Amino acid sequence: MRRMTARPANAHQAKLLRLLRDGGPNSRAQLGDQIDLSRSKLAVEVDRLLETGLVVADGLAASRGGRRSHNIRLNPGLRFLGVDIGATSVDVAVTNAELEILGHLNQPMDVREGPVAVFERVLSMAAKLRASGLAEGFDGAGIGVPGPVRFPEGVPVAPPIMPGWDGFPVREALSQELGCPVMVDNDVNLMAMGEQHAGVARSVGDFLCVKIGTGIGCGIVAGGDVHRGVTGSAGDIGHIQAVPDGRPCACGNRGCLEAHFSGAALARDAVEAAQQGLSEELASRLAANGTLTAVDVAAAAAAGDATALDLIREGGNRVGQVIAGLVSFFNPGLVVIGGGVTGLGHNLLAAIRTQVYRQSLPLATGNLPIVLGELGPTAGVIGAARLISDHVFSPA
Amino acid sequence: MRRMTARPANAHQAKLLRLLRDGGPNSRAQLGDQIDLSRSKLAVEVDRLLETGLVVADGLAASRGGRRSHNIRLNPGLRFLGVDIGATSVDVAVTNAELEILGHLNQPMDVREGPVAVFERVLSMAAKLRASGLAEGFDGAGIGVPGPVRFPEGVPVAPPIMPGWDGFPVREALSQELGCPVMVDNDVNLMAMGEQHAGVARSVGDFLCVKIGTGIGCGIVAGGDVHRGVTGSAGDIGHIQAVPDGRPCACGNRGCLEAHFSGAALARDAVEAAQQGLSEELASRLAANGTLTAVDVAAAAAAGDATALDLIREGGNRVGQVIAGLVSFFNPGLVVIGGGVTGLGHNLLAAIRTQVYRQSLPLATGNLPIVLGELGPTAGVIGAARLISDHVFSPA
DNA sequence: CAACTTTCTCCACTCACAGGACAAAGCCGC
DNA sequence: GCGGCTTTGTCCTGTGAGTGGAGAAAGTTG
Repeated sequence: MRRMTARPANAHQAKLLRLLRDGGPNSRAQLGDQIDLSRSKLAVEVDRLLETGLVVADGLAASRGGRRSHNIRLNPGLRFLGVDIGATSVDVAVTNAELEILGHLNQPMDVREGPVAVFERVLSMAAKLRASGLAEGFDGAGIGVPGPVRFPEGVPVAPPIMPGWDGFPVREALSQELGCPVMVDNDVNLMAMGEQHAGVARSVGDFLCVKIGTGIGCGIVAGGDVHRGVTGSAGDIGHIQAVPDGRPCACGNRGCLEAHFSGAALARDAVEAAQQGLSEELASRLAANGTLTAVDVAAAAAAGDATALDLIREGGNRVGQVIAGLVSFFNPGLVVIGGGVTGLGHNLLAAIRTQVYRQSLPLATGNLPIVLGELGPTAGVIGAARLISDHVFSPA
Repeated sequence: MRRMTARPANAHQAKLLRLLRDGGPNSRAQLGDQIDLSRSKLAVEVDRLLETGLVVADGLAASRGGRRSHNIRLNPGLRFLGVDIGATSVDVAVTNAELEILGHLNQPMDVREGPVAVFERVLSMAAKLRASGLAEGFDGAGIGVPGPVRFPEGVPVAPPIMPGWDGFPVREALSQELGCPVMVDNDVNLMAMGEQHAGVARSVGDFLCVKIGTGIGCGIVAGGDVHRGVTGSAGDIGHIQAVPDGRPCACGNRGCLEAHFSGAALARDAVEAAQQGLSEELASRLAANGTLTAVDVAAAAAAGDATALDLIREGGNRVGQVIAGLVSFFNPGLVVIGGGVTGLGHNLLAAIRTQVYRQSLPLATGNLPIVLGELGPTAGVIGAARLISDHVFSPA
């Protein structure tokens, strides 16, 4: 089970690996165009990478008018495990070295069951993926958890919605179990990395990635790198005050953004509205399922229900107001909206855009796209794979 | 007048120059301890720097139990010009290569006079400093302006309080006039760099520097570097909504932070209070001067005036509330408060602290100092000198 | 004055890297 | 099918960066 994956010996090799990861198979000549090295030096480093087995040469490419080139690609046998632990479900995916998803499992789960129970589940899901022939072993695993993480150690710290996880050595424990390198990060940061790698944020160096699910968080990418803050809690915008003297929040304060709009808050408001007889559409759905979720609200809105539309619009206004402040402060080049409530789609986006464009400075909003994430539920696991591949593809 | 200052030839030389700038004179041996180079290579690079004249060897240091070392120091004749253009005044200072202020002038001035008039003034102030024997010429100049700057080009963009400056080629124009390299940045960013270099933020990699003067801005340092945003407007927090449906702001919106608390807003509120007969202290000062400023409010508060104290406290609450949001979002390791209103001192700080510690997450505030800037009015010019020295002390 | 420290210089050796020459392997036109 | 031409990849040599050790220079201490 334990695999001793080789690591690049120097920065050149690391850069070559990342070029191959992000650009796919390439010839030596093409690689030479993308890296600041002479062809001779490049050939030496490629040969060394071939020796380690991290990359392989498979066959000849079609001619482009001259001698045919040898295709160099990352070892197609490399496998990364991407794990995205949410508040109410967990995603586990296997990718190849180019971070393409080969297999993906999703299970409902309550993070409050605690780390031991959750990881038992995660490991069995990983085992199932392995058993289906997708992987013999893993060369690295990235883990996302819904709370702040002391990043260098890979340990959750004081996570509000994850009692029992505080200080649990996630990185160390999983590294033991899986027999491979493991990196841990906040789930929102991973979503941002996912969209940066393969989604709407490709080639954007400074952007915000707002994830609205059970709670609300924001991934911050500055200068191409994730900003995690000094204690790993950067981007925790759920408890910014959105409404003075507003609704009480689980954190003890009042008027927190998360108390006014999030998957949980939206469901609560929808149930209230249904019970007050404000919406037949919502009431009938409540009667049918015994409960309501953001999906029900989205469906009701799509069916033209005015109350559902109001809920979405008001929530979007709240979030938009907070994002407007963050845009003024951070001046990003892009804002990505993702998470469970993206099903609310265009109505939500319109409300957010209205607020941001109205309240932030023209200079900051002049050329600022505000868009939905492109990867949906796979953003987290792709980001997780990206996180660990960045680690594995760096000099030991 | 034109001086062709040499530039370091490589990254090693640049690092050596910065070590000498930040750590003062040093022997070759001491430098060797701080840089990752063998002594032989180090000696080569130091010799080359000596040849260029950027550094000089002056005399022998006291023995530490063996052969006495040669003191290596930055050329004591190097001179940087630091310029901090505020809304209502301008600071010009001359520093040596170690960024120590050798001379400092301050003049009241209205930035709305436009770039031509302002730079005429700045150049005459610089000439006066030169004439007093502090400098023969300048090896670089850093300029701070109270608005967003397209940093690579050194051009102000869409500055709200600086009509006439939009697109003015500050960097190019001043570089021509002064005959030396020039860098331009937002004044708040320079204040942050000043406090980072020589003030309370030494050795802090992630911090916020809130400047409350005529307006309100925030310098953002992430990973040791200033974050300027994609259009150079990052940190422009004056127009974040602090009060829903609050006071009308010059920007067209309502409830902006700046409309509720800033040097200008505080003066306005104090005049109102005096006219309404709420405070005899303020009324008498108003009668005496015909107007009130933040200094009057500070004095009144110091004299025990309840109304003045209330104004400060309420303003601090507003600012604190916004900062609380930024702290949750950015998770800094330090918050510095500076600018013209720092005269309000402890009362202001106490109000800000209360809000931040109450509203932000414990994890983000647990070990978060919120302090006044240490450098006062010199932070800007020191930051300006630091900016240009970083540029001059980097490979050409 | 001998023994020990610290600082600085000199020299030989290694290694990274560039760049050109050249071979291999394809295309195309005649 | 046979030269030109193009592209790809390899080989070889020269250059300069950098290390590490030997040793000289210049101190202190007993």
